[in-house]
Amino acid sequence: MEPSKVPAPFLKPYNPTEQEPQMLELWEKSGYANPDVCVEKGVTKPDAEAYSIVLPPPNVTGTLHMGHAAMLAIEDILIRYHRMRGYKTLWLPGTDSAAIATQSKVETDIYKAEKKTRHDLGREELLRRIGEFTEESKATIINQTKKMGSSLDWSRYAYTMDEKRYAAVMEAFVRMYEAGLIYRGDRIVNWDPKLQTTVSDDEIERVEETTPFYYFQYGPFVIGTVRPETKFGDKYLVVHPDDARYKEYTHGQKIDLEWINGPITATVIKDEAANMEVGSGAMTITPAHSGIDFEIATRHGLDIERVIDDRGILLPIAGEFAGQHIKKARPLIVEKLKNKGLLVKIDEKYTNNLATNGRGGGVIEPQIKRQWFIAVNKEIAFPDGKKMTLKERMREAVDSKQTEIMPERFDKVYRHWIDNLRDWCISRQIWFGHRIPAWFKGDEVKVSITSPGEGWTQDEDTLDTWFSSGLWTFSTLGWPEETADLKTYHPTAVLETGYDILFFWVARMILMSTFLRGEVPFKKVYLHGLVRDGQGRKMSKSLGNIIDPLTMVEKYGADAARLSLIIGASMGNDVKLSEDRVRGYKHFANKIWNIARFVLENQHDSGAAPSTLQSKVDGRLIEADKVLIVEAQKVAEEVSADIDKFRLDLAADAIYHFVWDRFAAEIIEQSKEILKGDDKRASASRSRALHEILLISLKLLHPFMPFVTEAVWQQLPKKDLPAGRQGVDLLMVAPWPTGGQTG
RNA sequence: GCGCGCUUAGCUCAGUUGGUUAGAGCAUCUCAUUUACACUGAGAGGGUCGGGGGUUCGAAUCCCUCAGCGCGCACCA
Repeated sequence: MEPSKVPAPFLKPYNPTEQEPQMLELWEKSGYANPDVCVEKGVTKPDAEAYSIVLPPPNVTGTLHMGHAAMLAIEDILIRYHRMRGYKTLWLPGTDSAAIATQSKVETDIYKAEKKTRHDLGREELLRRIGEFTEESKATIINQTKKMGSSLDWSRYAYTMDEKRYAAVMEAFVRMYEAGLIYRGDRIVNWDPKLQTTVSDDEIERVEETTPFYYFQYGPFVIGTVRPETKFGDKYLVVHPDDARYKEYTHGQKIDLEWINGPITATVIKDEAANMEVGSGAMTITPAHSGIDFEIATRHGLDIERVIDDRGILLPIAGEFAGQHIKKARPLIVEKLKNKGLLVKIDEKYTNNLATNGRGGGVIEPQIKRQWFIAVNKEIAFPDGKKMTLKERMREAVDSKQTEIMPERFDKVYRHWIDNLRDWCISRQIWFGHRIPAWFKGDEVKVSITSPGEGWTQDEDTLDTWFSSGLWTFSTLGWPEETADLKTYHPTAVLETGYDILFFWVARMILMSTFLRGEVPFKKVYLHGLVRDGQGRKMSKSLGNIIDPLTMVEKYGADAARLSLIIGASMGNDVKLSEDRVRGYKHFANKIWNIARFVLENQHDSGAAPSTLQSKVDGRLIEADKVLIVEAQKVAEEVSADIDKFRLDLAADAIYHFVWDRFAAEIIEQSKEILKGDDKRASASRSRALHEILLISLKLLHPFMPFVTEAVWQQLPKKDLPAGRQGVDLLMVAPWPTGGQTG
């Protein structure tokens, strides 16, 4: 064959850096990521079944990491596959404001540069600065997302703080309040003294610390504690009713004893919350700073006195220690008790799980606060007429298989979480976020989106960021308006995300969607693992083992980066990634390129390419070649079945082996003889067969490696563009080898 | 304390209702070839499938048990 028949770009090795931007431009110009355009151009039938995924929105102020890259690769594979199969396919992009994280980052930056706190700036100015910051940084994450080849419909882009989403959040709050699901109450909450806000139970991260465990003489009792600084107000001694050691004491009995700041009168309380196994079995309680103690106190109508203020400073009840920070006061208090002869012993090696704010905050101090809560155990009426509690509804969603969690083992984790779920504290004392639509005038409270009138002031607090995230599958589709998008694409087909946010997000979307829409937010939940380094360690700055997805894209191409995150990553398990693996898949991209080059160089009749339509085998092919095509179609079926089962790793592996070991190494090698041979019919037939196998391979590979396959496709002289289709001929919308929607 | 997961070649992992001689990639070694592609091809070595016990004609796969690693939740006076 004359070399001139081979298009110019094929004369060089595959160069992702050169090809990728061109492919991105082609895709973007085509508009095919938008399902409306696909229908308009005849790519998708107007009545085709919908397939939708809402992208878990990355933090606006963040940069793309390997976890994002894995998520984008998985979702893009599902999306491209379904688009090629003819579904009305929507992948909806967005970004998240990440309220606490963003505000604390901006506050820190401002303090470093100007030595000013948010109170120096005021609410309005701080929000303006945060707005500037998010505006600047959002371009970064959006650009990086595009570079991975993600075929997202940017015309539907949503941001958690944009006008429409803000309105949806307000609407949701009001509806839930009116249904009696949202209430305001004084309860023990997790208070972060550093960020000066409450945080939810799920946001708490336990950090193991070794700390002394002190035993003190408390009248006739010995009590144990790791927190002597809370003990000033302790005037109740709690033992288990069945504890034989204390049976001589009766419930309510008064005992005079010497304590930290002098003589006090303690009251004996018998309550089953006391654990006979721990320490001496006797404890004193601090109801204002402990959830369990608060419950005990409430149960018996005991006094509740605050000991520690919002910043962690001891209150006047601490006597001579008042005004000191709890951390500094602790050893001094122990010293004083020791001097008074009340220190019995110290167990130095006690392992304590310290509660901290997982979002970069401080050590949690339980405090009693008036906050907004969502009642999870209250029976209410759902839009579809069902009467049950939120907890029950969240269980029902998975029991009934309306939502299926994959891998299955996370189903149990989800149920376990629901069992332990308590009312969700949704108010936060930060400024950046959706402001609570509640208004106060004296003792009166009104909930409404706009001010009820003269003299009413709005609640200063904002909502937990997961409140708005919970609405995400439908707020992005136009809710509360009953839009066409909402009707077509909700419930979404799949929610694909990391297993680490199963509780934060997945469970809350189910909660919100079932209540506000009476339907589940997604039919399936697919949870992927964490991306770790080659040795299985978490990637972190301090270890210096971070593999940056964009560096990998620059060095080896986006296709290689994507494939390295898919092959070998079985469902729900962590992925171990090393640069060597990425490099290996770059070789594969080049292999594809060269296969195409060989096939094109050996086209006998470039004017009449084979039909290549699924299950129809070209009549001009000789028997041996028909067998080859059937074999390729079998691979297509296998790949499709694997994708349908969410076994993307197996699908990618199957097509990888077919293309390299079978197509390149065997079929093409054998073909060299045939093509050079004297049997014209055999040689023409083989030439057509190779072309057809190439087309099938490109299609099967495209969801996994969109760039190199599209680049090759664009060089092919003639493809199987279906009749009636307008616009650019892109592999992105070429028909899938096993056929349309119903398979 | 309750629950979940993992343990298969030097490394990373497949092996979905039990069924020939347990597979792949990377790495290692040997050979070939200037080729569609050296970002290549052919081949080799490498495994008592974590230990023990059981069910079965048959177990990497099912059951019991032990060990190591990892994770979640709860407790935390």
